[in-house]
Amino acid sequence: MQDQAGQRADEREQSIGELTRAFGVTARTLRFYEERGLLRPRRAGQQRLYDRGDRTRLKLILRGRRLGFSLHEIEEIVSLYEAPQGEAGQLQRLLDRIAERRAELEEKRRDIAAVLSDLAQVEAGCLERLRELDQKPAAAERGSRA
Amino acid sequence: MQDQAGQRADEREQSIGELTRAFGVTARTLRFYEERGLLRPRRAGQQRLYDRGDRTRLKLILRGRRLGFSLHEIEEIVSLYEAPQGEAGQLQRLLDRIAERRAELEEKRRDIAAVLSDLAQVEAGCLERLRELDQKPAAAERGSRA
DNA sequence: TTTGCAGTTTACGTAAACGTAAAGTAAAGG
DNA sequence: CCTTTACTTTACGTTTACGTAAACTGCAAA
Repeated sequence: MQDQAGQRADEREQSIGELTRAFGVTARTLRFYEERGLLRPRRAGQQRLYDRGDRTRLKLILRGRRLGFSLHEIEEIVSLYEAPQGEAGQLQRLLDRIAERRAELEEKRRDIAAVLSDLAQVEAGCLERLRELDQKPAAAERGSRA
Repeated sequence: MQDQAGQRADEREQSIGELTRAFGVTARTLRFYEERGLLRPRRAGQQRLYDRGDRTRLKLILRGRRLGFSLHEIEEIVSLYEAPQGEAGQLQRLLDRIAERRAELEEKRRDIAAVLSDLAQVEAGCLERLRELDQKPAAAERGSRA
């Protein structure tokens, strides 16, 4: 699987249009993220060219977005991935921030578990109710209940 | 554990101020949710009184908010909990919507797992780097280790 | 050459989710 | 009676995360 330049597709740089189709976002969104400093695609003249690294970052951004983080928070989170240098104090502060983020994520995880559990209950109720309706062959639309 | 009215605290109706302290939201937020139809506290004259049901709803709302759902989506989700009636067609549509929500939640869960895993990697890198720094007693910084 | 597409910048517009200020009411305490 | 405290409504302001329109550029096909 090679593209017209003899490169693997995931090594190729892509135009903004390709990115929008690949990720389901608008070009406006990608330019906005760049304006915010979240993305820094290479330029070929005026055109933006997104490489694999840019796509990875975008994936991270969209992940954060789905989880309800603000772009500012996403910026912080993504920056964690790219700053594992520095002296001891820096590293310690980084570890602290990782711990905070982890705590948030675990709260979200508990929230998800709770909602899923609630939904499962509602679903069970629905199914049971459906079985009941199945028993009585449904006395038409209007006076269903005797 | 009884309050001044001889009722268990979680059966008591609470004022808006109590709610703000209990849930860490502002009164403005509670009134806004009411305006949006997400809450319907009882009234004693002008004052709002929130019962256990209202507090449960609020808990659900805040859960959805933490997960990044819009108030509109939260409205839909919460409405799922309170509509397990109706005839077969209704129930089927309800089940479909539950399935959709579940799919979203599971995507979020995967997102969380991915971010947690990434953070764990960064953390591991940090810790290793810290151990390295610990080995060389740090010529820089000068007063670092006793 | 012209048409048309894909991309660009600039800039104003907008929906969501509240914040915040203004002005009024109701009950409790000194 | 006055003040404080808690609450109320009304209404305009603010931030975030883009949408959308206008006007321009560069290249490729007709």
